[in-house]
Amino acid sequence: MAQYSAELDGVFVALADPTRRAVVRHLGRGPKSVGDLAREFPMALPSFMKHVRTLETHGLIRTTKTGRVRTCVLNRERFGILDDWLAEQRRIWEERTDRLEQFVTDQEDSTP
Amino acid sequence: MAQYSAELDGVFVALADPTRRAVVRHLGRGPKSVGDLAREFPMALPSFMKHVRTLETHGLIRTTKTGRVRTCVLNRERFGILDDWLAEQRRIWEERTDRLEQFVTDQEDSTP
DNA sequence: GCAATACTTAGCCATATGGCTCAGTATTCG
DNA sequence: CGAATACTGAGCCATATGGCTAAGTATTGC
Repeated sequence: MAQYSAELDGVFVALADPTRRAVVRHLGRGPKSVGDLAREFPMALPSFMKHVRTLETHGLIRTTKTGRVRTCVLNRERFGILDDWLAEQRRIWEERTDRLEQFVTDQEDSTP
Repeated sequence: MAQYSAELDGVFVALADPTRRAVVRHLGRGPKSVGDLAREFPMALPSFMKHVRTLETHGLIRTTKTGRVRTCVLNRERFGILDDWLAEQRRIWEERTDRLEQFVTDQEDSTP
């Protein structure tokens, strides 16, 4: 369970940058070419491409090249790893809450 | 809506490190002192403290010092910012799906 | 075919990050 | 009081990150 560590790392790192989160948001509305995406950001194309590559290598988007145009598509499924991680943390929190409740109940039982 | 950017940044950055995620996991089971936490990790205390500070400054944990011991507690509410962000992305995806469905419906209507 | 377009590669640079040690400071315990 | 404990602060260091320019490659359109 959760030997995701390396994958989670990549996903969090990829999303820990405002430019890359903005790309994710844009691609949420549909596929776009690198050029179209890049036009929205105040940086040179090679700099922007690094972000695209980061998102791709960590599985958050997929890209394909047709002719001279590279098209980016969001990989929605990948975001599930975040849900999973959050769910796991909450499961841990629950367990603790349960133990606390058990403790309180035990106290009540043993203090007449 | 989502002028969270700076806050989200901090939260993602804070969680994009395996050590810090491990601390989060530990604290999910209950509060712990810095020393107790540190013992679980193969690094010097000052190095570890940086991680604690990072988690604290980005709101994921809270710490208090009593005597010479600093105790860390998870700030569960803070994780909601991740749910919010995920929900917003999915809302965007939904909108797109809706537009696509509309498009298909329109096609069917206009091609008898 | 030649110019414009759309990346791509290479390499530089400044700053940030995550680790370290060494030397404090503040509490607690015998 | 003096030693042990639990951080804390300062500063060093290597590597990673995010930006840049300049030059190259591959497609497309006239």
